[in-house]
Amino acid sequence: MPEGNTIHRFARQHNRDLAGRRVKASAAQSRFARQARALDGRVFERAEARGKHLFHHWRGGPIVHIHLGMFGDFYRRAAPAPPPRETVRLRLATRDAVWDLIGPPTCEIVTAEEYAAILARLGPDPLSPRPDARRVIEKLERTDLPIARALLDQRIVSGVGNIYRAEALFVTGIHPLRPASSLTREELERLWGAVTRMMRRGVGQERISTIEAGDRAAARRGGRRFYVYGEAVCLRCGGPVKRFPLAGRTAYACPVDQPLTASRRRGAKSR
DNA sequence: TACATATGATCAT
DNA sequence: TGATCCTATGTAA
Repeated sequence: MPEGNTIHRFARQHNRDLAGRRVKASAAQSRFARQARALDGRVFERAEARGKHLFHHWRGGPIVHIHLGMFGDFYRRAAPAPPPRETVRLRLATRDAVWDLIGPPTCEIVTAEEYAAILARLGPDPLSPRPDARRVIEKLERTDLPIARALLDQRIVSGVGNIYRAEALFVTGIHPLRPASSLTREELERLWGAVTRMMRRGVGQERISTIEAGDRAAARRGGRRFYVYGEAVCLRCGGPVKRFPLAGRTAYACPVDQPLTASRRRGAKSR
């Protein structure tokens, strides 16, 4: 169940294990068997992460587009690995390492044009080398969507998922339901800062924790990895965390540390 | 064994 | 908004 940080970590690991090598490709599931045969024995050029999308570039042209959705995952096994389970969509093997891909809604060979089209509809990725923060902030300023909905819109910013939206909004003190256009420039800049800071840290974490320096001791005492995500009580104030559906997902917020503005409270009664 | 749940996104209505 | 795709895991029964 990956957000952009996990996809970027996989890209690094795949580059380390596979880039520049001739790779044995196979599929335990028939639905990708033909494509796997087309890749088998080719040289794996490089892996590339863009938001939550992963691309494998193969020598000779094929580009494999992978999206892990909710359930997709990669498993690394030391070589030689036992035969793949039936759920393995794609296995990439060298003499030293084996990567199994499980459960992706998307795993397909795309043309250069299709690849370009996918990139074109993605907003800036906080994990790219020099993300265009201004473009994200300007888009947010121009939308009336609740900020928590806008953060999951991959056309605005790519790679943010449910954990980072909850936690970045918390540390910036912004309620998820505030319209993006109601945030000040200063709030948007702090929000972008929190998103990039947390996600960059997340690339190196097997298990995500978003706790920032000043709160580490309290988090350790409580055995906590998050401020509000999936939690019953707020790490800072101890009050109950509110949870509600938003953009098809569960949103989390501390009503004390993330107040709605007065105008918002008057203006909108529901949702 | 069954069921709920999960860090996602798309398409139909 | 709801149905759909995709799988592993933890808990309840």
